[in-house]
Amino acid sequence: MGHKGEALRQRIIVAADLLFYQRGYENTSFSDIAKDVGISRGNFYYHFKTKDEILNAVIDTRVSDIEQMLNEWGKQYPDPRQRIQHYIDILTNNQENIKSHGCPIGSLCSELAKQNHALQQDANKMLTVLRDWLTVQLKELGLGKEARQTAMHLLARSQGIASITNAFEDKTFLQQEVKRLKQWLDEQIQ
Amino acid sequence: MGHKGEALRQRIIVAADLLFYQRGYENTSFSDIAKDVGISRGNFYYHFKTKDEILNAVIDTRVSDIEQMLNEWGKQYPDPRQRIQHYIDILTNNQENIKSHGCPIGSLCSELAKQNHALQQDANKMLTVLRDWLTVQLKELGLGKEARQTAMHLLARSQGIASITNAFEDKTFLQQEVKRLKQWLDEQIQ
DNA sequence: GTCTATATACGGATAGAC
DNA sequence: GTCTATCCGTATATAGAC
Repeated sequence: MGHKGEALRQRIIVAADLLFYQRGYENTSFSDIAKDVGISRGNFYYHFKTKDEILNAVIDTRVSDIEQMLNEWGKQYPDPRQRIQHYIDILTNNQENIKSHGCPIGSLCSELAKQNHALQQDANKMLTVLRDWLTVQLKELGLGKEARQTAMHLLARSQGIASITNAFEDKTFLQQEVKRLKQWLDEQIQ
Repeated sequence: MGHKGEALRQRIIVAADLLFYQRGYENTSFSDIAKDVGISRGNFYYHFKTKDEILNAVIDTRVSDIEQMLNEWGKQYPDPRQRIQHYIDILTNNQENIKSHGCPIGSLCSELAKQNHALQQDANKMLTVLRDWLTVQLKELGLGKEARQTAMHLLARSQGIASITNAFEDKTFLQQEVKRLKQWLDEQIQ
């Protein structure tokens, strides 16, 4: 494994990740990324041969970031209820970004879906990882086979909140909905 | 007002509307639209000078279509509860399209938001028309100043359902969520 | 490894013939 | 009004010098 090259590769992924989130995938050019990283377009192609290749790297990074986060929560919080509350809190913690750019997961998935992009299924993994984790937490809280459906309901609620917050640029709405969602969660598991 | 020209203009709008929904706005080219309508690209520019101009026309059409639909419901159904149920039924009635392309309103709004597009606010009007109409219906059902917030909650729920149905290509999920949403509606207004 | 220069394709938009 | 031909900018991607 190279060393200087690996570091640069990482910097490219981080820059691309942010730009894909802020402007969308199709709307981000190699020049945009290269400019942010401070390298030439030519150099760029040494590290990633195609645009799909860097999208793939970005998705992989996001998926493992999510997995790592969920893993941390598993160690830190003994109560599944607490863990799910932390999942909901992602909305509050990122309200400024959500207001400006929507949900990084949902917006990428829907963009790729619309283009019938080859990596759509890979992007969906960001969602399925969360769905499966939520399902496990809900089962630990006593839910039966309806746990998975409830997990998807939670996913959908989060996506809807992010979409409307973004469209209306309304953080107050996000805060109200988070409160409502937590209330709903309490009702599910008593 | 011309006659033959007006008809063609309409055909262009209908074709563009569909393509923007299926592929997204940026991802749809003049060639795509012209090909679907069966005219040359040059002719296209006789009717619409810029791409934004046709987007504007598509948005206007969609907004007045929505307004007309809500108006119809107002005449047809005396009970506001029934009207809101019809709003929810949009999801079921369009489940095949939603599965394949998401929500035509939400996906356009989020695409334009991501591009900081000049017409983002115009596109948002599709949402605000629905929000304001839902607010009126809820007020008629006895809700006070929380009606508007509840209307936005309904909007967000719908958007979330469409997003997840699209990502997972899962119509069963849509049907389950519609049931859940109607149940929730009943609880709000007893 | 990183650069500059360039090939190639495509999209929006215009000019002008019919 | 509708067409063909063309301009121009930009994007992905490659070649090759350093």
